[in-house]
Amino acid sequence: MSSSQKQPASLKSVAKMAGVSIATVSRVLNGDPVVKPETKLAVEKAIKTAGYHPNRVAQRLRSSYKSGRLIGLVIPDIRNPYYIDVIRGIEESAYTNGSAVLIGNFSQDPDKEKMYINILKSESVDGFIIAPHHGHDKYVEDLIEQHHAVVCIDRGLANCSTDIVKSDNERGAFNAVEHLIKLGHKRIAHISGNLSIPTTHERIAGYVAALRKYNLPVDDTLIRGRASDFQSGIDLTAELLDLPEPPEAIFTANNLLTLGSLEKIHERGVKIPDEIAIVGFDDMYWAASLNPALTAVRQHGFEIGKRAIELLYQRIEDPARPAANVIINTELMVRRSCGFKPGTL
Amino acid sequence: MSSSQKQPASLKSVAKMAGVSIATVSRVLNGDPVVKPETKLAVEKAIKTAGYHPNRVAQRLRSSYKSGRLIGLVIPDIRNPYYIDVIRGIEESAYTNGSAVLIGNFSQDPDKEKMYINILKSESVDGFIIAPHHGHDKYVEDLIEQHHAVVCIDRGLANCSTDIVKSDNERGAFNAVEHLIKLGHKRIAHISGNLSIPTTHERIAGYVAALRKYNLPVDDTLIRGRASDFQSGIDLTAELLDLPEPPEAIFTANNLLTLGSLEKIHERGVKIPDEIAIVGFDDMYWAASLNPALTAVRQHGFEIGKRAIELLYQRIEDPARPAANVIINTELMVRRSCGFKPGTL
DNA sequence: TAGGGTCCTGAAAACGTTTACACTAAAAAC
DNA sequence: GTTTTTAGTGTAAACGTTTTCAGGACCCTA
Repeated sequence: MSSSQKQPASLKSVAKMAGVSIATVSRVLNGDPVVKPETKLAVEKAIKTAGYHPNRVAQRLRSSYKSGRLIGLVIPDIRNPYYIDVIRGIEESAYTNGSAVLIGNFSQDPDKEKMYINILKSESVDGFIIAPHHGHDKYVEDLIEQHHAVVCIDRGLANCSTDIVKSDNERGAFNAVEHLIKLGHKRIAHISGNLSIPTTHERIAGYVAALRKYNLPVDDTLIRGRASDFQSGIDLTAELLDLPEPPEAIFTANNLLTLGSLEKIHERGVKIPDEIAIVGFDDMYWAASLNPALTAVRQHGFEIGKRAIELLYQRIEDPARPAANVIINTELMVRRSCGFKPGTL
Repeated sequence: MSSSQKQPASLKSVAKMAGVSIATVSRVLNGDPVVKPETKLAVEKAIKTAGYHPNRVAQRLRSSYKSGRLIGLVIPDIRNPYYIDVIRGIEESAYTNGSAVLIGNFSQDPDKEKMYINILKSESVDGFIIAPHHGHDKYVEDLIEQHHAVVCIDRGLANCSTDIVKSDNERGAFNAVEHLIKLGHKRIAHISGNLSIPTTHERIAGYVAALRKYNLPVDDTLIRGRASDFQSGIDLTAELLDLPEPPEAIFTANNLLTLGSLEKIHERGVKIPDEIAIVGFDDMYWAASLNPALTAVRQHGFEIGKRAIELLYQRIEDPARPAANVIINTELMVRRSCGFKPGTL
C-alpha cells in the first residue's frame, strides 16, 4: 500500500506529520513515560504511517546506543568451520538483541588484522569479539588500553586482563590421546600447529600428560609442528610415515592438519584404522561422512560464540566488571578412525 | 610512545593542534588541491601526531561516502561452504577498498531476512549483496524499488531487473550427468532440492537435458526433491535404494544432500563406486578427503563474490546503469566416486 | 490573587563530518 | 591608484538522533 516514499522517514518528518516536536517523537520511541497518552497515540500513528525506522548511524554518532548495537568480530580464518560455529553462536544472540555484526576475517595476516580493527573502531562498534593473532597481539592490547569493550576467544593476552572464552585445550588433547592409549596404541605421534600461539602448547601439554599418565615414553621425534595449515599436515605426516619405525597412531592438532594428514595417508594407501589410527582436534559437521568416520575432539564453537557475546554485552554495560575467564569443555566424538580394542565399546 | 589519548582525535582537535579550521583539515584529508603546501604540511603533521582516523559514522551520516564503504551481505546459510567462498571473494575486494562488510545470515527464515535487511538499511549501508530467499522475495524487491544499490547472487527476482551473479546451474548439472553416462551408467537418479527456488529447476533441467541427449529415458520415480537439507538427502536416498530396481548412480543437487546421501549409502554398506556412483553439486575443499574422493560440480564461489562486489561498486557509482547478468561457469571435479569405465581416464 | 507545584512539550546543543558560501589579502589588470 | 581577479581560509549549515533545560498550562493551596 505505502512503500514508495523517496526519502526514508526521519524524526523530523514524523514530527511534522504528528504536529509535535522531534523531541516528543524521540521520547515516544524511547518509551519515555512522561508523554501524554493522547500525543503518544498520535505520534505512534504517524510513525506507523510514515514507515519510520530509526537511523542507527545517527544514533551511534550521537551516543553509543542501548538496543541495536553494532558488534565487531575479528577472526583469523573464516574457512575454519570452527569459526563458523562461533559466528553462528554470536549471530543467534545478536539477532534476538537486534544487533548487527561487522565481520573482519584477517586470514592470519597481521596487517589485515590491524586494518580491520581500525575500521571497526572508526565505525564506532559498541564492542569487539576477537581471536587474537597470538598472545602478544599489540593491536588488541591497544584496543583494551583505550577502554574499548573487548572479549577474546580462543586465547588471551599476556599483558592484559580481558574476558576470555575458550576451549579446554589441554583436557581435550588429553582425552583424545587417552582414547588412543586405551585402544591399545602405544606409539602415538602428534602433529602440532603454529608454535607462536598458546593453544598449540596447551594441546601439546595434553598429549604429553596422557602419555605420562600411562607411563609411555615421550618421544620428541614423534612430535612435529610447523604451521597450522593443510600443507603442513601433508608434509609432517609424510615425515612420520617415513620413519624407520612409524607411529601406530596420530593425534593432529587442528582440522586442517587432520585433512592434510588424511590426504597423505590415503595417498600412501595406508589403511585406517588397521594400519594407522588417527584422531583430530576439531570436529566438523561432515567428519562423520569421512570414510572411516573420523574420531575427533569437538570444540563447542556455537557455545563459545554465545558466551562471548553475552560477556561482551555485560562488559559494555559495566566496563569496570572484573575480567571473566570461561573455559568450555570439549567433547570426544568417538567414531571409527581409531579402531577398536577387544573389550571396548 | 603515544597511544594513551582518552578521546579519539577528531577534526576539531587536529584543527586546534594545527592552528587552522576544521574545514582546512577536512580539505587536506580529502586531497583538495586548493590548500597551501605549507598549511598542508602542518596539518598532515598534526594528523599524524594526533593519531587521527576519520569517524566513518559521521562520514556516513553526513553523506554516503566515496572510500571506505559499508557493504551489507545477506545470505541464507553460512554453514554452506559455498557461501564461505562467496564471503571470501567479497571480503578480498572489500579489504583492498577499505570497505567493511556487515553480514546477515538468515538461515532460511524470512522473518530473519526481513529484520537483517531493515537493520542494514538503517545502518545506511552503501549497497547490498543478497541471495534472495526465492524468486519473489518481496523484501529484496522493495529494496530495489527504494533505489538501494543491490546485487543478487545465485538467483534473480521475477519482478525486478537487477544485477545478478550466479553459476551456470543447468550446464553444471548437465556436465555431471553426462560424466556419469559416459562412464556407462544408465539408470541415474537425481536428488533434488527445495522446489521453490529457481536454482533447483535449472539443475533438474540440466539433468534431464543430459539424459535426453543420450537417449536415456527420463524416469520420474528417479527424480526426488523435498528440501535442500541433510535429512532430505538421507531420506530420499533410502527411498531410492529401496526401489525394486535401484539406480546405478545418483546426482545430488547440493552439498548437504550429498552428505546425507553418503551417510545413508555408508550406513547400508553399499560400495561406492562399485555398487553405486555418486556425483554432487557443490564442491567442498574437503571433498577430496572423502573416501572415495567425491566427484563434484564446483561452483566458483570466490569468483562469484568478487564479481558481485565489483558490480555493486559500479552500481553505487552509477545507479542508472543497465542491469548486468553474470553467469559463471562451473567445473566438474572428477575424482573417484563415479568409478571408471574401461577406456576413460 | 499570588505563589508554588505538577505535567507536558519545545528549543537547542551536541556527536564528527562535508561543503556551499563568504571573506581577506595579495596579485593582476586597467 | 583604483578595480578586478585569484588564492587561501574560515563560518556555518546540514545529516538524524538524544538529552538538557526552560517554559507554558494547569491545578492546588493559602
